[in-house]
Order: sequence, then C-alpha cells, then structure tokens
Amino acid sequence: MVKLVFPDGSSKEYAQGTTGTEVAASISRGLAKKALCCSVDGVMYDLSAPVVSGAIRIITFEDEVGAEVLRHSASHLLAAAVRNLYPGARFGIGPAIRDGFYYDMDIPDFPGSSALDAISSEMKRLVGLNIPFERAELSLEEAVSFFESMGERFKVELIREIGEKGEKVSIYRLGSFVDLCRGPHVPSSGYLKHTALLSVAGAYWRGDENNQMLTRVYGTAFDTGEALSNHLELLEEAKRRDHRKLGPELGLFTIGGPGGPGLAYWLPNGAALREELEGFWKEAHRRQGYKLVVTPHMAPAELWKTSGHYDYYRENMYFTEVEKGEYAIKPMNCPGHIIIYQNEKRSYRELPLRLAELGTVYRCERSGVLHGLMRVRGFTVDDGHIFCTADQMVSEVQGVIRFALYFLRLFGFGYDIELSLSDPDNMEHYAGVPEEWAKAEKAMADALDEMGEKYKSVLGEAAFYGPKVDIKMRDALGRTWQGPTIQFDFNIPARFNLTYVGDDGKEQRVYMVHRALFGSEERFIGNLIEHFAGNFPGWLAPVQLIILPITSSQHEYARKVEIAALEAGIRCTADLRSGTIGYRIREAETRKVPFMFVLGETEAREGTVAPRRHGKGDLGAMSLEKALKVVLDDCARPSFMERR
RNA sequence: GCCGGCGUAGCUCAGUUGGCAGAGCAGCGCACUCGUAAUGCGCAGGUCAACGGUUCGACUCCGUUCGCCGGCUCCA
Repeated sequence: MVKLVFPDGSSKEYAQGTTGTEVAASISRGLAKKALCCSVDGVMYDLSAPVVSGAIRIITFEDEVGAEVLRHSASHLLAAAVRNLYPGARFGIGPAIRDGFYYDMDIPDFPGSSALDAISSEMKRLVGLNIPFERAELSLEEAVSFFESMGERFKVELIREIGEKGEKVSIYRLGSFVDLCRGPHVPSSGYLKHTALLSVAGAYWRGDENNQMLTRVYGTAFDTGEALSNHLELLEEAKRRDHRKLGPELGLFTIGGPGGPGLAYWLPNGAALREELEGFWKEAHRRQGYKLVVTPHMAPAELWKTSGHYDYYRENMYFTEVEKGEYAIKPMNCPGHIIIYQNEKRSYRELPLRLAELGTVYRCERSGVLHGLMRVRGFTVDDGHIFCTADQMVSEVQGVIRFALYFLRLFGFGYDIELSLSDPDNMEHYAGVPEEWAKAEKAMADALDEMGEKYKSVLGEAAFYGPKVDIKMRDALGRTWQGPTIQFDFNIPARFNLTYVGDDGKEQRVYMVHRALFGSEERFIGNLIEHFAGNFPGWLAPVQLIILPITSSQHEYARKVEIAALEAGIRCTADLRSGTIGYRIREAETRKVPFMFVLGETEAREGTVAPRRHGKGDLGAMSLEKALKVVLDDCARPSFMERR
C-alpha cells in the first residue's frame, strides 16, 4: 500500500501502482481535469507515474511550478514541430521562463520569423493528435550513444555534464520526437491547446558569445484561451505604451539617427518634464540633508587610475587628450565626489556628509544592447554618496530606503527589495576584509528588518566593492524594472585613503554608501512614460493647459486667459487655429494635455471658461479664477514628505 | 560585437516580372466662424538610408557601410 498525505493534513492509502491521475480523480473530477503533474515530498512526478508514499500535491496551472511545467511542455511541442518541418534541426535547451518559454535550436536554412505561422500550424496539428508525453530513464552511456546517433551534439554536451553531477538521465518522447529532459511534463500534447509563438531571435549556445549562434523561438502558453488572449492583449498594451513610440509622438525626445546611437536629445516638452522632475528631486534632497554639488564631465586619467576605473571599467569609457595629457569622460560620479570630500580635512562632527548631484555620465555600450531610453550611452545619474561612521550605517541606509520608497510610491510604482550579499565561498574576489563585509551586510539587513520591509537575500549578487540593496519597481502593467539602488563601498575609501578625524583625535577610515533613486534619469523617464502611458500627473505634464477659443471672435479673450494662466504658473498655450472645436479638442486629447479651457461667446461675455479634463470630458463653465484654481490644485508639485 | 529582420514624404504605409514615385494623416494656403475626440477645397513635400556593382534601364537584383527593431542561459 501507498500512504499519501494531502495538503489539508488528511491522509489515505492507495494500492501499490496507483498513478497520479488516479489519485487526482479520487479527490474530485474538477481537480482531475486541471491536474498537470504532481509532487510527493517536493519531488515532481508525471501524472502517469505510480505514486510513492509521502506528502502529495496535485499541481495545476495556478501553481507557479504548474505554469512552468505546462510551458516547458509547450517548448517540447515547439521542438517536435520544428523537427517535423526541418529534419536537419538540432536542439539546445528549451526552458520555461517568466510568462512563457523558448527553445534554442540550430535550424539549417531557417527562413526567420516568416516560419512562425507554419510552425504554429504544425504544433496545432500535434495538439489535435493528443500525443502522450512518455518518460524513460537511460544509463549515461545509452543516452550519449542515442543522442550521438541523432547528431544532437548539444544534448550530448548536456548529458556529459549531468554525468559529472551523478544524476540519472531521463528522456521524454512526444510521438517521434525524443528529448533529453528532467521533466515532469503534462500528460499529453492536448493540454497545450492555448499556446502562441511570439518571436524569433538569435542566441549564443549557453549565452557565450564564443559559441555558435542558435535560433531562439519565444512563445507562451496558458491553461485557458481566455488567459492566453489576456496575456497577448497585455503585450499589445505594452507595445502601445512603448516609450520609443510615445516619446517622439508627445514631443519628449528623439534618439539615435543623426544625433548618434544611444544619445538622447530632449525636445521642449521632454525638457519641461525633466526640469520639473529635477526640481522636485533637488528640493527633496535638500530637505533630506543632502548637499548638492556639481562636478565636471571629464577628469585626468590619473584620477581614474586611483579609483580603479581605468583598469576595471576601461572598455566602457571614452578618452580624450588635453595638452598631451590623457583625460577620461566620466562614466561615474563617485571620483568627483571624492575630490570634494578630500578638499578639506573632515571631522566626525560633520558626518554623515551626504553629497548629491544630477551627474551626466557617458558609457560605451555595445551597439547591440542599446534600447530607447532604457539603455543609452549618455545619461544622467541622480547620484548620491554618503560618507559616514560605522555607527551611522544602519540609520543612513534606512534613511535612503525610506527616501527611495517615498519616490516610488509618489509615482505609483510597486516594489520588491533584494539584498545582494557576497558569496561566502569566494571572499577572495571582493575588496575589503571579510569581517568588514559581515558588518556591512548585517547593517543592511538590520536596516531592512527594523523597518519591517520584506526582502529577498541573494548570495553572490553583491558588487565586488560591497553589498547592496536593490529595489525593483513594478509598473502599471505589472512589469518589473531596475529601481533605486543602495550600495556599500569598501573599495573607493581605501583606494583614496578617505578618512575623518574621530573624537579621539585619530584618523579613521570613513564608510561610504553610493545611492541612486532614479538610477538613470533617462531610463526612469522611459519607465514613467510606459507606466502612465504618456498620461503624466499634472505636475509633470509638459503642457498642462490648452486654451481653445471656439471662433476667432474669442481670440482676444483667449490671449487674456493665456496670460492669466501663465502668470499663475501654469504651462499653457492657446490654440488659435481655425479648425473646428471638435478637431482641436481631439488633438489636445491625443497629446494627453491634462486640461483644456473652451471659450465661446458666452464665456467671453461673462468672463468664464469651460474646462475639460483629459480623459474625463467637460467640467462645465465656471469663473476663470475658479478654473485656474482647479488646474493649479491638480497640477501642484507634490510637497515633500514630513521627516519622521 | 554577434544572429535574424527592417529602412519609400514629418508620421503610418502601398508600390505587380527591373520600365514616368503613390495614398491617408500631419504641414502650408483659401473658404468656412463652428459648443466638447477628425469641415471642405487646393498646394507643397522624395538623392526610395548611403555608397558601389550588374543592366539599355534599379525603389526593385547583388555587394559594402550606416541606422533602427527582436534577442544573445530565467541553465535538460
């Protein structure tokens, strides 16, 4: 007999050889229908396998692992279809990924994305045949010779590695297609009805650019047609919000082309948004006790040699010559802030010293990785460096985290926190001594714990120069982006011998924290564009108000209203063109301007305006004074949080 | 950098087998003077990304360069 314990704590005995399918059916018909695979004591099994005693869980698509199993199965289906259409194809890896799956394949004479339709049809055909996934286990030798006979050199390479780890080798058969796979899989291809192929791209075998380039096909799969179409709709929405499309459309920026790849040119509207964002940032930083500084765009190579960038970051730097001396364009702001720190002898009394700058840096990124505003060669970092004593570490890190979260909440982003720690097995790779690392890592963890913030610790993700807290931000579509980062630095203070005079009159090594809230202003604005779909909150809207006289008889009144709005501090223009009012309203709506004042004969006579809110429509006529107040209230820059 | 795709008017896109460069929107002009998401008519707008080659003839075919897009381990 086999004794199974269910998640609710109840248990039941089954005959030896009972399969997962039968167990699921004994629980409920609904579960049997939704079941994809099962796990016993955390080990995953196919539903067709006989169950063993232990804690069983029937896994459905609602489980994160269930979704992975379904998608991984879909990747096998994809490979099977490709094998049928391109018998010469050889297969690499085909894992499930967030929201989908891919398969890397070497497909001779592959025609590119035009082949997706044909592959999709073949996949649909295989789904219709409802072919079972069948598992078999092989010895290492059998597996190697089997895949060698098929010419599957990538699989052979993988098997050899599995052999080194001492795992047994399993294969899965889907009709005539056999793939190396740990499993488990859904019972049959009929479960993969709601699958879609998305794109084709090149990918190096195992991600190494020294290896062969394979063809990667991306796809996604869901348990229901509705879930699939919702996901595809989300992808469409993301495309509509793409900052590379909205940015130029809204007159925010232009990038690439004659201005040079990876270099953003801010148009008047974008510059207005930036200016507002920067103004808010500066104000907030002053109130948080930062001293704002400004440092040059280039500095002698010597400075970068001392900082270590010259040796370790050289490939990303641009160089130039000044009177035969070598200079570097700055890729980071830290050395500049060091110069300012070192400008005078520092006392413990002036710590923590918080320096901040909107510093524009240039980094040489490889042409292929450039991506709109998200990955550029010239960008402005909202950089800050905190110089403090060991005792001040926890409260300083907390202050920055609180500050960062305030910023994210202000814009309506969600967040997840990661604490990136050193790899205890490789401490020799890091700058600084292990005891100091332990102290700094504890300070960061303590800071988070004390604040009651949830976070995920990731071993081995720290920078070589120190541990860090990374905050991932989640936008309106649920996508995550690199957000604020707070990094401890053991390296620079040692390299520059940064000290302060302690209360004992002796020189002490200063502690240093790098931090950025936006990260790159360019990328952050790219995120904002997509997050808001271009419908910025009033205070950031490049144009806050458009004045729309209905006929030319109201032009004079329109000018008066415009002047009043400008004097009130509203970013405003009057649209005096002769088109119909419907046409001009439509245009203002598509430009996502928050407010319009419509002025007709009645308004001009009575000294009123008829405001219209973007997305909401007509607000009804009111006095000019009242209307201006409505706009000002809506477009007010948020006041900075109270200090705790 | 590498693999694949793309590049025609400011934008979105047609352009057949190699045979005179097209439309809608935007712009400008004229008419219209209009009440909450597209008024009508007209005009102008191009080195078909650039350079080279094949050809009687190239937007079209070939090559090179530039730019843009999808990606380049989330490890069977």
